[in-house]
Formats: sequence, C-alpha cells, structure tokens
Amino acid sequence: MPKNPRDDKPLDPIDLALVRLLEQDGRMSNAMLAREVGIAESTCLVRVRSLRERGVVRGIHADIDPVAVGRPVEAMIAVRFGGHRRSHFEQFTEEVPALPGVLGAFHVSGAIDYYVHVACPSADALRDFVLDHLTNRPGVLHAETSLIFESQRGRGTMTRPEDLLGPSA
Amino acid sequence: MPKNPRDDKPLDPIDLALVRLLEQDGRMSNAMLAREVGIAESTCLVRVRSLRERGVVRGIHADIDPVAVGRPVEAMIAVRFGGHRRSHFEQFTEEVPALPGVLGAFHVSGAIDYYVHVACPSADALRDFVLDHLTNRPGVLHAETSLIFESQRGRGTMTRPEDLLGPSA
DNA sequence: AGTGAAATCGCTTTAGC
DNA sequence: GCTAAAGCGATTTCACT
Repeated sequence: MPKNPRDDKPLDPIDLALVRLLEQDGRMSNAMLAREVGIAESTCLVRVRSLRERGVVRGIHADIDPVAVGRPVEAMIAVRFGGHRRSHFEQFTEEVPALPGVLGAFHVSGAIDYYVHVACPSADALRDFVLDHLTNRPGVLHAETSLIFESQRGRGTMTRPEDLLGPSA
Repeated sequence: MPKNPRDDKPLDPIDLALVRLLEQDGRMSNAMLAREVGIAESTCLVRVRSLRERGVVRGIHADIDPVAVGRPVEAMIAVRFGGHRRSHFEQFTEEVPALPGVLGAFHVSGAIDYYVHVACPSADALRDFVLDHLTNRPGVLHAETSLIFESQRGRGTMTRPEDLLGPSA
C-alpha cells in the first residue's frame, strides 16, 4: 500500500503535533492546522497528505453513539480457538471486523485468543450474533460474553511525551 | 449537554445515511454529504449539526497507527476489582481513559470488571503502565495483560439493516 | 524543504418560498 | 425542507528563498 520506500522515516515534532490535533478533531481544516502548528498552509497540506499516505493517519471516522442508532447493548466477547487451523483463523479475522455492529476486534495472546467488541440492538440480537458469527464457526471452542456497562474512547493522545520537544538536538 | 428536549426522537433514514457516511469518512464535506443522501446542502448542514448536538455523532477523530507514533506494543488488560468501593471505581473510570496511549476502556460484567486497551512504546513501558496505573491503585485486585497481535477497527456500520428503508410504511 | 501570495474552487450561510 | 445567490474561507498552485 505505501508507495514511498522511505515510509519509515520518523515523525518530527510538527508531524506529531498534527497527529495530536487530528486525533482530537478530525475535521479541523488545513488552514487551522497550519496556524496551530506554525507552518504555512501549503506545507501543512503536504505534511497531512504524507501522514495519510504513510499510514500514520489510517483514517478519520465519526464516533457514533450506539444507543442513538438502535444498538444499546454493547459487549466484549472473549473467544477461544481450538486446533488453530490457520485458514479458520484467517477467515475469522477477515470476516468478523466487517460484521455490522462490530466496533473492534483483537487477536491476542494468552488464555483468550480473540476479543470482539460489538454493539447490538438487543440482548437477543447479541445472543444471535455470538451464536451465528462466533460460536457457530469452525475452530471456535468457546465464546464468553461480557456486557459492557460503560464504554469509553481513550481521551489521551497517542503521541509520546518524550517526542514533543527536540529529544537529542 | 443536549439542549433540545426532543433529543430522543428517532433518526430517519437520511440521518442514518449521514451517520454511515461520516463513519466511513469523517472528513466528507457538507456538499458531498448532501449530494450523497439527496438533500439540499443547507438542510444537510442543519441535520449534521443536529446529529452532533444530540450526541449521535460523539466526535470525529483521526485513527492513528500506534506503530508510527512509537507505540508498537498493544495490549488488552483485564482488570478485576475488589471491595468495589464506588469512589475507587469512579476515580478509575475517570482517570484511566485519559492516560496517554489508552485507546479504549470498558466497564464490563462478569469475572472481569474492566478492560483497558492500550498502546505502549515498549514491553517495559507496558509493564510500567500496568504497575503504575492499574495494579498500584486502590481497589484493584488483579490485572491480566494480553498482548495484541493484531488490532482491527470495525469495518462495518453501526446503522441497522432494518432501518435503512421504511420499516413500517 | 518550506514559504507566501494569488487564484480557483467549493463550502457555508442567509434569504425567500 | 428546498432553491438560489452571495460572501467567505478554504485548498491548491507556483515562483522563490
């Protein structure tokens, strides 16, 4: 996907500032971003485009209240696999994140193999989701569902404090 | 926060279409949104503003690649509480989501009380995070860390298939 | 690489219907 | 809620440092 071979050159403090701003408000205009970080708008345009092309910014998405769109029942489902046939797992990781209501999907180490974060229209729909899409799937040993009482996005930043001002120079 | 008493009136198919578009591309312009859903730009502006005011759209945020910003170690941490002193728990749910690197935090039912999704600069930093911010906290009994091999955002939509076209009429 | 200014483009917003 | 139009602000290009 990345076209530029130098995809891995590290982000400078201005890039990180842009990341932080877009994390907080993904609709901030190029002009305002430029003002905030203290560079020209033209430069800012190039930098933001580059951040997207390099995959630093993977996307900009609205955060939707599940309750408002008829999915008041949120759950975290811990899935255990058996056999670990690679093809089963690959199919799983391909299909599950694309199901409606799925907010996140995590392949993890340890006693649990996979977590699915989902929002459903009802408890019945949640049960059906687990049975139809998780339990009833080759390779799945067990799925344990935890209802989510409260779900919070991270409010902090992904940028590291130690990167914010010139570390070495 | 919501100013309008009729905050709860259900979303019509056009609102849901707007939600779906902004889920996919949070930077889509008002003009393009209007075109896509087939309403006037002025109307679209009012609707989108209303979706934000009603809290249907909670925010629009850049999705950042943790690796690119120096946080290559992702983990899901399962926390168990003891005593369940309300004040401890409230402090926890207030502070943890604001810590740097925290992507999500979930208060759940069942054997586990809380899940924290975090991205850290290193395994050492992850250990420190768990010890400093989770284990070493009043009320926390246990924290079990699962490394995340692969993390995926939901690629589907939060809108419900049954809402997309007139359900009753 | 980054800048600043200019020109184009398109968006937001306000009327009136 | 729509149309139309105006005004404004944005993005983008380009010559230059």
